[in-house]
Amino acid sequence: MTGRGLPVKVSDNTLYFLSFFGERMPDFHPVAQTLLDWFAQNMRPLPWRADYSPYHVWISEVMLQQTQMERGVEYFRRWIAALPDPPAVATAHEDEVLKLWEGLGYYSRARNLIKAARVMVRDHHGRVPDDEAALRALPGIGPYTARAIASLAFGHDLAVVDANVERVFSRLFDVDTPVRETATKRRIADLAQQLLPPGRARDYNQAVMEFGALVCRKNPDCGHCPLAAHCEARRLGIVAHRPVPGKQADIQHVDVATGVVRRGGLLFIQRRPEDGVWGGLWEFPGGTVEPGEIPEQTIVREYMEELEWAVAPTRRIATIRHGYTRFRVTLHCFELEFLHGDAENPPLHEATQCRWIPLADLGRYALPAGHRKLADMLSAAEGGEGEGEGERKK
DNA sequence: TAGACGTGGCT
DNA sequence: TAGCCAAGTCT
Repeated sequence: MTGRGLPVKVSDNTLYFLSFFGERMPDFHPVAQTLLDWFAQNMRPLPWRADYSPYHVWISEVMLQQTQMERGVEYFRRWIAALPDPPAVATAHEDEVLKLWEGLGYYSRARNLIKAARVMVRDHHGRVPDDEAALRALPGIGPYTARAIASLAFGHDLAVVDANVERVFSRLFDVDTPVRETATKRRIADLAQQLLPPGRARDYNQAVMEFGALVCRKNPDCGHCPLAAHCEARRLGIVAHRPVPGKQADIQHVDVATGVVRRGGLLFIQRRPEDGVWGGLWEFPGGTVEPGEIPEQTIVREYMEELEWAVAPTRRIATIRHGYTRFRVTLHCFELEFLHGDAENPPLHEATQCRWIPLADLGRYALPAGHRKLADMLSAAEGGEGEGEGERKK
């Protein structure tokens, strides 16, 4: 592979070659070396690759959980500009943090960043801790992220396993058991760790993931693959069947009704409970259309159940389709007339706070994606102020 | 351990 | 259009 002398020993992950001067020079497993070379030529420029500061690596890794890299970049820049270090996160208001996260999904990640930052301030001098165990103990940091931070930011020789790594090694070594199973995960973790070139964990881990994202994709680009000669799945002609998938949760279709109440030029929003879906985000009240109901009936029932308000739908604003986790949602949106109830201090049965706000202020609040679309339609209808994805906080 | 937890892009 | 999927974690 290297053309550099004779292999004299295979030890752990390292092949030793004799140099021209007779010294033992470390070289790496051909697969690892190929990945390192490929990465050096093909890595995408990313903001957190500028200096690999532990704080930047932590934020980027959490942002990228279950998220495509391109989508994370702009969120990352905005986050770092607003909250430059762990103490800033520790003292930030949750509403500000959720607004920075709006649209990324899995909002417990954002809430956990605050919790973890507070632990860093309390126990780690306001810094990201540098060992795997301490990282693993922080909220929102699991086995992947702990090893990613330890290797990328601190240079520890720890291999990471994410969906890319599972796909790449499943194909290279023809792993024929479902990747969801614990035993399979352990086998892939062992393979990744065995191939890790000592001292090169930062580049190696990113190389495998980047290679999985750009070449060894779900629909792989085997024609341009530098590892084709090493790939067992390719030799067997079963690349499309690796990795072996687990059971898929089936998609459920649901109809949801929501409605906007206006009163004296203000509109009503409420804040969702911390636990559960969209925890801590703001929304227009509403809920699932039950069997036998039409959406107009649902929204009347929901306002009575959630706020003990009587309302009447006056206009259908829009029908918005979006998805979340395993649901496909059709969101029926209504303009509502407030009939009676305690407008100023309603009992909150499905919320922790509520507010009457001007339409122009809607952009300051973190809303679920479906409600953000509705909010933007309302803003656009009223002359375009606060249009787009909502104004960002200055 | 399996299910909950979001979203937008791609096929 | 509908299904699949992405630098996972928590319970």
